[in-house]
Amino acid sequence: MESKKSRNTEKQNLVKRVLSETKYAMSAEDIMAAIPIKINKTTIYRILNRFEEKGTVHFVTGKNGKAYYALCDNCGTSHKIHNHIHFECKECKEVTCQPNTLQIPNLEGFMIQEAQLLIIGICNKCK
Amino acid sequence: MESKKSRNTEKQNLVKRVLSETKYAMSAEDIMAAIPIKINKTTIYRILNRFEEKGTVHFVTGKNGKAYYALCDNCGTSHKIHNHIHFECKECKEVTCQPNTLQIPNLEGFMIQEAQLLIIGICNKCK
DNA sequence: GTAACTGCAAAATATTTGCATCCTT
DNA sequence: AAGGATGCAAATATTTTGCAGTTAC
Repeated sequence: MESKKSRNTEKQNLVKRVLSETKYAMSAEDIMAAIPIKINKTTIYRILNRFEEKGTVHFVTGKNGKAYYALCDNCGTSHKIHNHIHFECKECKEVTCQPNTLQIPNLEGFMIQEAQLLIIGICNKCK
Repeated sequence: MESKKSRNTEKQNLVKRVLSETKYAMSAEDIMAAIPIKINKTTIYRILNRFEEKGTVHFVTGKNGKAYYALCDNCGTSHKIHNHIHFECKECKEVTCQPNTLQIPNLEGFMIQEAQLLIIGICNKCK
């Protein structure tokens, strides 16, 4: 259960930086494209997985099955249950974290650990 | 915009039947396994896509990116916005449509067309 | 007969794994 | 030097596409 200690590398810092500079949730591909130097895509995935385990980022799975990552700091939630709305635009494909939260009800007999609230439509920029 | 007329085939009926007989949302693989005769997986996907366009089924994308289909009749919604909760169990992997609905707020400037509300945890059977 | 449906093989997409190498601590 | 981080190639998994053959109406 003890987490291994992570190291301070340029590539991890770059991933964190592009995520902090971008206002929408990014796919691994988006992140790779936004980084000035070349980082192998396997590395991107491994960095994101590590970040997710540590609670630095969370991700929503889009309707298409692709994962979109966002810094947890950006949405002001530090715990696993991100009960804010994620909006996926059918036009520009952008996935954004919305300020609106939904109250997740108690499901009798179920243990709730995570939430992915995705709303799909046309965003304010494309409308 | 005019929808082409669909035909009455055994395989489409079988897919509809297993979906109606199963109380959880099924992946294409699940459906294939539940059907007594052999249906090609491409055919399953095409049937599901057609059903979705007609509004016969809806699907949720699980955390892993897999699509899980359920008959819209089962959840009592005929329109596109399925604002009921889908629960994905980390243990048994089952995805179920829950009776609880969440009120989706108006997002100023956004046009809402669909919703996928996914909650992840341990279901009542596995707990 | 025509258009919808199906099957098979192959392609496309997204993510993971194995293994060798490199680099932080 | 030990073990975390990275790169490359290959594997996995899910879904889609092209095309030829079949079937419902």
